[in-house]
Amino acid sequence: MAAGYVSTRMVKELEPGSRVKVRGWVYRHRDLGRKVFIVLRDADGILQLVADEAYTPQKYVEEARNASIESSIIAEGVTARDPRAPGGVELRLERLEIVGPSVDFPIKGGEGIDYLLENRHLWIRSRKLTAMWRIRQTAFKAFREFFESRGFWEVSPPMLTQAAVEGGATLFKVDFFGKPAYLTQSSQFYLEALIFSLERVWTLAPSFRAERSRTRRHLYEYWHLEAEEAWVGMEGEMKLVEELVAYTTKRILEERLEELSLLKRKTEPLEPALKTPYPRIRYEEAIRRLQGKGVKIEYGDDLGADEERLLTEDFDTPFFITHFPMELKSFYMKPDPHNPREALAFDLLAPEGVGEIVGGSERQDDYQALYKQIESRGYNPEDYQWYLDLRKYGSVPHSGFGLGVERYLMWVTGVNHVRDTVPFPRFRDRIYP
RNA sequence: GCCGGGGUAGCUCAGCUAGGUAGAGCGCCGGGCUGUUAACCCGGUGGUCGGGGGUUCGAGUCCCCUCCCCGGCGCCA
Repeated sequence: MAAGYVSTRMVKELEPGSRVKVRGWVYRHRDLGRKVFIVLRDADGILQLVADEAYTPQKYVEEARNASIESSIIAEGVTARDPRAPGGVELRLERLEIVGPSVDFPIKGGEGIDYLLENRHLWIRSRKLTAMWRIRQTAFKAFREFFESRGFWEVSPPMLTQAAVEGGATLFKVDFFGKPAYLTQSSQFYLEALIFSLERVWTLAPSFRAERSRTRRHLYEYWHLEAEEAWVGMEGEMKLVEELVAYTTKRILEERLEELSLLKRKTEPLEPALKTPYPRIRYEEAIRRLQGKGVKIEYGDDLGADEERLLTEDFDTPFFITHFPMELKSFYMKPDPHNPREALAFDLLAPEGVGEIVGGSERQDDYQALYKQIESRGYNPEDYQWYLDLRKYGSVPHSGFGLGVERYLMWVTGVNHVRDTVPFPRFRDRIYP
């Protein structure tokens, strides 16, 4: 643009007395009569604009008076340092134009969660949610950087699929030209198919679960970071997972301190997570620890949300739980050769009560064994034909994992609900907006 | 699917346990104000009490049915 617009962030770096043009939305509006204060919001932050009869033409003082909350405006003026302005710098207006008026913006502060969710399309303009989208983007970028540096190939598995990865989970059904099809709940099987050529693959894609979960950790549509690698066992996969989490967290601490502070997230609790390895405990030990805390639980019981929360009290970093009883885990996981009752499976739990953010395992790579594991769960091996084929033609030891992006962000940012880590959360029967 | 809480003004809520035909704060509108930080001060506007049925002289309030939302559990990432 010829004259050039300056972002609210850049304005603060200019010499006082600079004449600049800015544009954005009215975040706060305070009319004192012969003086009007506007706080302008743009993608980078906020800046106070002042219309004063002393230096602003009357016409533009009027315009400033009419620039109601969330109107989009273009303004021109001279920068000035002033300790009374938020951020210490303000723009003294010489011109102001309302581009798109906003009459009676529905969000004024003090609204309840239901109303805000009904107005999510407007609520996402808030500074806190904006900070979240910026942190989220940095996480996405760090995931790519990490896998790139480890020689992984990013691949694009389908979202429309024929069958479930795990028999129990509920799928969203769609009509595929008369044939039943489902929205994917995990790309794992497709990633497994791709390792036979690319060896190390990963993807970042939505997964869909039609389970009617009503908790702060569940979305019906969530972003799933999944990776799969040939020639790697459970231990190697856990190493990859902890390094991924440590790296991504480090990048967020490097680049998004301002946003974390806007979300009132203290960074100290995140510091320990930058160092690997993370602690590992076996399922068996988790049970013993819980019994030591007075929980009525025995070997063979699943770990519920309360149990996970209790275990996270013992650690100040994410930590692994490994070697779950086979019957608690999925059919495609490989039993431990030293103790076939237990699976070579791991969960990574985030501290501060957040709980499970990653689930992974070494996969069953033997055709006959996998066939039997499918049958013993009561599933039909015919439904898994192509998946079984992978073990028939050049099978290879391999492992993989899935990370719930929103749950990870929930921990890093300290928000207490996954819905606030994604712009338009799909949960609890809510589909609008 | 289960347990708990809740639908009263545009928003947040009080009123319900002792039935008598609706209230506050904020917003909004108008006026005032030359440094505001969710500005402040004065005045005004505002509701078929989620929907349906019942009891009653009379129901926001009691009873039954139903819809919706929130918090939690299970399931999982």
